Amino acid sequence: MSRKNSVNERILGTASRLFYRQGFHATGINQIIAEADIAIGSLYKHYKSKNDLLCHYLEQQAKTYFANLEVYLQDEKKPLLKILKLIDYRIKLQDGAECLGCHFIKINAEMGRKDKRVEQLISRHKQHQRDFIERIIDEIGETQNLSMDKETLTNIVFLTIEGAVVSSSIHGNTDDLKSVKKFIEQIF
Amino acid sequence: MSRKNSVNERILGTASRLFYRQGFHATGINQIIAEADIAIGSLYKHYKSKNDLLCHYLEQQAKTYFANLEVYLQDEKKPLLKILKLIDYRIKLQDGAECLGCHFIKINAEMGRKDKRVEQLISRHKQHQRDFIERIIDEIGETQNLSMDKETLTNIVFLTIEGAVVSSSIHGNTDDLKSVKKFIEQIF
DNA sequence: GTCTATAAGGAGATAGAC
DNA sequence: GTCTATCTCCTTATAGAC
Repeated sequence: MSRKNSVNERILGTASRLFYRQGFHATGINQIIAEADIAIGSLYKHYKSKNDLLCHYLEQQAKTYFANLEVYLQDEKKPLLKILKLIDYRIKLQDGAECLGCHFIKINAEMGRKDKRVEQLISRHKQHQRDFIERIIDEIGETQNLSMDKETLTNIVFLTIEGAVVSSSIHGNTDDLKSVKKFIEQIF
Repeated sequence: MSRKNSVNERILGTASRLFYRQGFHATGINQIIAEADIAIGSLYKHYKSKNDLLCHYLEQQAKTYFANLEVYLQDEKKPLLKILKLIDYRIKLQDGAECLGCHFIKINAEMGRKDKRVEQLISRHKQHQRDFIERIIDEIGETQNLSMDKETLTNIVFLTIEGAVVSSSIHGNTDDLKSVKKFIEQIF
């Protein structure tokens, strides 16, 4: 990461890239400081441990995810198209990331129940993603009849996307995300 | 793992448990040989590397998954009930594993594209799981009209289950798997 | 199969000088 | 902020004796 960025930006940017591409445990502190081109003392001034760095990485990913999503959807007024565009957003993210999947699902898979703070950051982000879908489905419900109860519909839209992102990371393509899009067009 | 079992059984059994509970990279060779109560020489006589052990772990998990599934479904003749019982099977697996999720999804998340052999074992197992669902949906299609085309239906059943298993591992419960069951009862 | 020794390197983290 | 040195421990893997 370029030296034009602040030290903290370089740490977080490099750590994010390496945690995502190599995994958390497979990424060493030494590699992070080498590629970020910072001193080890600087890292431990900003973060009190590697786990602490992991938490800030997750917090930043959550912020970025929703900030970019809002921009991506800002001109879309029709709720049904919003939900289809949400999937386009996930497709775009995967296409731009070698289909490596969701940051949070990856860390969850690697960390299990080892760290309460990490666990909470992940489950909170996933809840926010689900809430986001629920709000769009609320909007849809205001303009037309829903084919099933709102809660089930929300869960199924959320879960098919989750499954398709995981499948994307396994097979290295976005076919299943496109399949989900087709499915969602049919159930509304 | 008890010394009544063969050395190889003890290695694979212990490695499986530790890879699943702690993750692959967080589990050391030394911990495996200590808990399996075998010598390090024995491990490297059976497996040529830690990566090789990982592959045998995945192969064994794939076999066990389908063998136990066949037993679980053997007395069920009605195809629609088969698909609901498949979800019960996944619920039972998660309940018996502290809701840690799918072995293959976890290893995929941790390994990314680092090992071609691992990659292939994972994508093949996932394809088999999808094929299994497709065959049941074929059977359903013989007795009734399907609400949408077979391919989309297969994908959505597969992907909702995948998503629900991941969600199970994030939130530590099987609520979403139960929600998927409710959903599947509605679309057939 | 067991044991011990060892190679060769990496891990996370701390301390002190500049 | 930088640098280097260091601590303690762990990692995968190999070799040889029993």
